[in-house]
Amino acid sequence: MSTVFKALSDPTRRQVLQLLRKGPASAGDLADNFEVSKPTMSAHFAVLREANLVHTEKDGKSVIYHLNLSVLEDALMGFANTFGIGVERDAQRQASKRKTLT
Amino acid sequence: MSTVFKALSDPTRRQVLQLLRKGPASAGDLADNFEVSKPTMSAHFAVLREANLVHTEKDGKSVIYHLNLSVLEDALMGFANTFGIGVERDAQRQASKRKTLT
DNA sequence: ACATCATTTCGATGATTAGCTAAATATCGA
DNA sequence: TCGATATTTAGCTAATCATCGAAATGATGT
Repeated sequence: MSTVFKALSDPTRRQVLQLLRKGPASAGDLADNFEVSKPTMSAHFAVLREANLVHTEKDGKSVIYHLNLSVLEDALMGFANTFGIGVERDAQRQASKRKTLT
Repeated sequence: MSTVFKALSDPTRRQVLQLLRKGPASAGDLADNFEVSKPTMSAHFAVLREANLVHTEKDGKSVIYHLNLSVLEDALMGFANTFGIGVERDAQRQASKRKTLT
């Protein structure tokens, strides 16, 4: 939980997640969207990985990053729900919501 | 936005918000729930204040902290919505949701 | 085997953070 | 005004963080 919010506290990392919303992308392609160095981006990726907000897959020379949307959803909504925020829609969403939590 | 997630990244601060869910409380009463020193708690309160997650009211010797639930909701749901997470319930919630964003 | 490309690790630096004790500020009641 | 109570500020330390350039790792193609 702390690791997720910590990961989300950096604008660069939030934007990486936004980019991944459109689909998986390589470390290099992601990095091209930012001004900072590749080592710095690699560190940001590591934070996102440790928070389980992304997972990776190796493809030749490249490393492809995928968004773990369910982890983001569980953390955000799980926390919101303890405040009575963020409402429920249907039984299916309910069920998936009860499963995991970092 | 960053300030909110930064504030939420600390377990102590998250728990302070949880305590405030039951209603306003003084700095001292809140601090009594934790092991850390009062100055440390005061610093945590300052972080929550700067994120606008709480506001204060002076009552005699005490400072009363109030939860700003709408700020928490707007930040959490606003961000979640950009991922298609966190569904809508009714028109009224919709309208209030469109207003602010940190 | 070698050169190249993609990514991560290493090692360093300056900034920020959480924590503490001690001191300052503010309010109240006697 | 004095003393007690509630909270914050000041000053410090140790740990973590974002950032960099340089070096290491891993995979591909020649």
